[in-house]
Amino acid sequence: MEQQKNSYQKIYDVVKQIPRGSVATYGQVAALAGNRRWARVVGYALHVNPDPEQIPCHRVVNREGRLSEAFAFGGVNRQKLLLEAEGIPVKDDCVRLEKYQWKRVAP
DNA sequence: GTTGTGACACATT
DNA sequence: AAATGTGCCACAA
Repeated sequence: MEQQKNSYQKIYDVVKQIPRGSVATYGQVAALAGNRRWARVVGYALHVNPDPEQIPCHRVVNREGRLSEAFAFGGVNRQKLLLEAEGIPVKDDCVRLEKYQWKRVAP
């Protein structure tokens, strides 16, 4: 009875699918979750982040490839370290989306 | 039950 | 070209 299909579940599912060494945008996750307008809900979903160990919020960035100032793990600083640990160079809290934005695996 | 806000994105001016 | 306003959904008071 997985009646727990609250919208967040879908968002979490998508975020959990982000492979290591890649990042995705809120709009991207929202679009994969069902609707691109969910971008805001995605941010809120990560804000509650019930499973930070399974939901790599640090791999989710905004459209500019920049991180939010309200990071949940302990600060944007933490996120920079995590992304660099994944192999994603972060410049001034910005990542090179053209190179690291997660691309939906070819269908 | 209604109003306001929010880790965004896009369209329009 | 940049800046602003709007739209969407869900949750809190």
